[in-house]
Amino acid sequence: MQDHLSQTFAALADPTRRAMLARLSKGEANVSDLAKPFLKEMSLPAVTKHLKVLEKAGLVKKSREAQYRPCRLNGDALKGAADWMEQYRVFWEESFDRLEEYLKTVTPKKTAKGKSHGRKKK
Amino acid sequence: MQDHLSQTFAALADPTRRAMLARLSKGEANVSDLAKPFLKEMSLPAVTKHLKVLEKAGLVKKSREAQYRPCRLNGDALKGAADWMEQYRVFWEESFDRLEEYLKTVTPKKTAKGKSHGRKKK
DNA sequence: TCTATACTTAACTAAATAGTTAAATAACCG
DNA sequence: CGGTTATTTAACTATTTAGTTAAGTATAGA
Repeated sequence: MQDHLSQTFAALADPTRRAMLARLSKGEANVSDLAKPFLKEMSLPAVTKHLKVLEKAGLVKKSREAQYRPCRLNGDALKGAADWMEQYRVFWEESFDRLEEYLKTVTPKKTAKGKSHGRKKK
Repeated sequence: MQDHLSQTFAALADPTRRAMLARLSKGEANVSDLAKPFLKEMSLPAVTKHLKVLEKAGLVKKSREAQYRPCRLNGDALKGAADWMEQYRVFWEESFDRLEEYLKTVTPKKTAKGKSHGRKKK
């Protein structure tokens, strides 16, 4: 998944990771703080792995403080993804224009049904 | 990957799929049109699969027109993701305030180095 | 009807993801 | 030093994802 943008979106495609970012948006937190809300659902190493995904995507920066690893959000890493989304904004904000446009071009299309497909066992 | 938001981000986490959306942002296109730029890198069924991921995420709507399947972008499906990102906007637009804040709290932290970790072969 | 075009599905495989448990490192603290 | 807390890593497994090829359906048109 080579490219940066894909890495960012992939990192965001998980509710646990998004929740961790939400927590970090309220301030720095170390690993066990971040893990606490999820320890009923998953182990600590699982949380470490999620954190690593966020780190590799640049979304989280980890530092060292004795045996703790304070983490903070790196908002800059979201900019690329936000910029990408931005170019599509017109496609969900066109509500009025779209309705207008739609009313001009009410061109219904046909429909059909399908049966079975594919191939037999090798 | 149950939730809608995760599904959206996961669908966006692939350059081929993003390129297909970019193409559709310029207008309706059928499957072979969409596939054309990728047929040197992958097969047509591979493209169909990518398209299905986009469809399941609601980002693309497919219709029927004789043997063709005209696809169009459904921008609305990006709104959820865009709204989610929006709440983090301050974290990449804070440049000035952040610098100001930073200059007030120059509190350097310690660092250290690590060796090997983990466990032996079972 | 026969054939070409458009697209999909099935069956399979390889690689990536997400989780696990056990063990290891690291730093503090009595 | 020895134990406790914080965190990571390794090794393993199961599931998902991304691709393949072969074969299927659907429609158009000579």
